[in-house]
Amino acid sequence: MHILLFSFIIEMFNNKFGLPNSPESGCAGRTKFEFPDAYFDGWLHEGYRGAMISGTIENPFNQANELFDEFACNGSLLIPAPDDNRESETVGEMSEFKERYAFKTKSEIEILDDGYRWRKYGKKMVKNSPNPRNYYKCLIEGCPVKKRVERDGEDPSYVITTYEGIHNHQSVS
DNA sequence: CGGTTTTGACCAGCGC
DNA sequence: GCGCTGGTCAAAACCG
Repeated sequence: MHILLFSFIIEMFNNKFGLPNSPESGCAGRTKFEFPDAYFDGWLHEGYRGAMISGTIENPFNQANELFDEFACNGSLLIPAPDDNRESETVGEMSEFKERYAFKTKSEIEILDDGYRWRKYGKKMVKNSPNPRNYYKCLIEGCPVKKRVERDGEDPSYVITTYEGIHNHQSVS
């Protein structure tokens, strides 16, 4: 079922943008798509099909662009946030959603440099995973962006990073 | 000494 | 209301 949906999405996506679905050499396993004003580098996930087809994912992609660059060769994967329920909401009204997107990255380390500085403010064990979830907030004063970092309970070689919000400033290293 | 992390407590939402 | 769960607070510990 998921595989079928997955294929469907890829196909829809290619139909819409007319771009090939082929792994980039040197970065086995990733798939690259290009947008007029952003690009996605990784896997698409079924959870985003509504937003994707309607084009409302544009904003998250714009913001995520640098992150995609950063993670491009680590087997990155864009997935719905673990508690993302936007599928049940009206497609095409992105302003009602909190901007939220997640990466699944194959990595031994969990602190990945994404171009922003963060302060850790919490840590929690979550259900259905033996690994804790860590909570971070962007250090820039007044910036509302938060992120969560946790190891994939099903495959601990992956780190899932969920971003929420839009930075109101440029990235700083 | 100042900024960051750690950690348990606290709180809010939800289902029963 | 009560318990479960996830998110945040904040004081103490940590560390350069």
